Amino acid sequence: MTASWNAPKQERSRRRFDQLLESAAVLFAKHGIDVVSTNHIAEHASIPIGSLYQFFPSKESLLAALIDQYTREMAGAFPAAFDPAVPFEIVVDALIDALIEFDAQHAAFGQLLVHLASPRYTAYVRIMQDVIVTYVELMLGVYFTALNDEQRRRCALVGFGVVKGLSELTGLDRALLATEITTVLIAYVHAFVARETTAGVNDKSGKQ
Amino acid sequence: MTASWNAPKQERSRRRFDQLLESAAVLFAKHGIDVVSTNHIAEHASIPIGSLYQFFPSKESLLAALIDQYTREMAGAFPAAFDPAVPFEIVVDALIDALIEFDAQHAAFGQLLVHLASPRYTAYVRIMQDVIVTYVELMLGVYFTALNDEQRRRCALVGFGVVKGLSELTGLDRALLATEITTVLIAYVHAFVARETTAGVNDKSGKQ
DNA sequence: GTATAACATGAGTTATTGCTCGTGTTTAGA
DNA sequence: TCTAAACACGAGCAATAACTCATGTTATAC
Repeated sequence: MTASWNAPKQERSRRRFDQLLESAAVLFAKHGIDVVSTNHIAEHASIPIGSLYQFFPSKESLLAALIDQYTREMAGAFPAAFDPAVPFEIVVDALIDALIEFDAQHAAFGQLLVHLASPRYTAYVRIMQDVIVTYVELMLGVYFTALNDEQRRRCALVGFGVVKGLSELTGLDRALLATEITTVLIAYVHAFVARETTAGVNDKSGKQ
Repeated sequence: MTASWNAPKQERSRRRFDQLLESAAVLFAKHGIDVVSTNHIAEHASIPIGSLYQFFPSKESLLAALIDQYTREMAGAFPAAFDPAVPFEIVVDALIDALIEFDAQHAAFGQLLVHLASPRYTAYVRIMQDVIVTYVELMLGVYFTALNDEQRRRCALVGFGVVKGLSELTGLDRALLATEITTVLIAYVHAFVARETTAGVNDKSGKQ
């Protein structure tokens, strides 16, 4: 877990650094993390293997750097503020759209999340999960003030699991998928709040 | 995808065959499929590497055999008949329990499902997904007669995705997890039926 | 009893992996 | 202009991967 990289200190090398991360992302997405070798990554980026190890002292450190990049860029990718006046359904829709867009812009995003379940890399990928879950917790706090911290966390975590599970489905049209994800989330959150607050008290979502 | 194995023809070798599959399952579950080598599997089973290749001409064929074993054992693991008189909620609960039990009895079940998203193995693991989805389709047909084939398939697939996504969650108590899975599924199916049938016509689940 | 197919065994082959290291080139600061 | 740090480069190394094969040993059929 202590796998840090050597950040480039010149403009020239910063570009090569980014290029390596981009190539890694593309190859990880296409073939899976374990299958892609550092030699492949270097070759895909047209950068000699020695230079790769200049920046990334190990394959793990490359993974860590990629995840670091993704988590930093996540901050700007999601809607920043929640207006309780906007219906909950709309906010959920916006969040799903933002996630889909982020996934499109970040080749390895989906493949990295898959590795939450692969023992070697859980610890690294977990960071991305935490960023998303924390964000959703915050959102739930705005709309469902009756939930306590533990309840918000549990609900957010389950929501994350739902999105992850459905995103990885094959054999379902992408457009239809977004609709179904929204349906599941909305239905679940309402069911959850109703169950946990024994009457949906302080439910500001518009639906009772 | 054409990776078949050499089934043993004597009792003695049948035990060694099963032993190899069991060792593979345990190691796959613990470390991930890509990371575990055929040499490791043979050593864990205390069977020389040459004998492993007697039965399994490739690592892929071993995976195929393991999945074949799992899919065959799945048939007996799930409740066989659906009585429309039994409430839908109860049936869902029973199915989730059966899945949890099956997972406990089959070390690599969860890890295999994870590899639905890993390009190299999708085709193999997909077989297990199909068995489960087809089963759920059948179940939905009993309770929601207003749904057509495509709708049943879509609903079943999403249900599968939900269960898979939530099963892979870390950081949530196993007992709580089962409750949340049930909540999500029930809430979703009702929302889905209401949306697709424009009024929940022929909804025999007890809830409108 | 004997022939044949099925199985058992593990040292060894070839390819690939993550990674090193010696040597040469740029860059930035004084 | 000079110097030290940062970077560029790629042949090559040790470890490990998947897999083979020559040489035995058991079981089964007649």
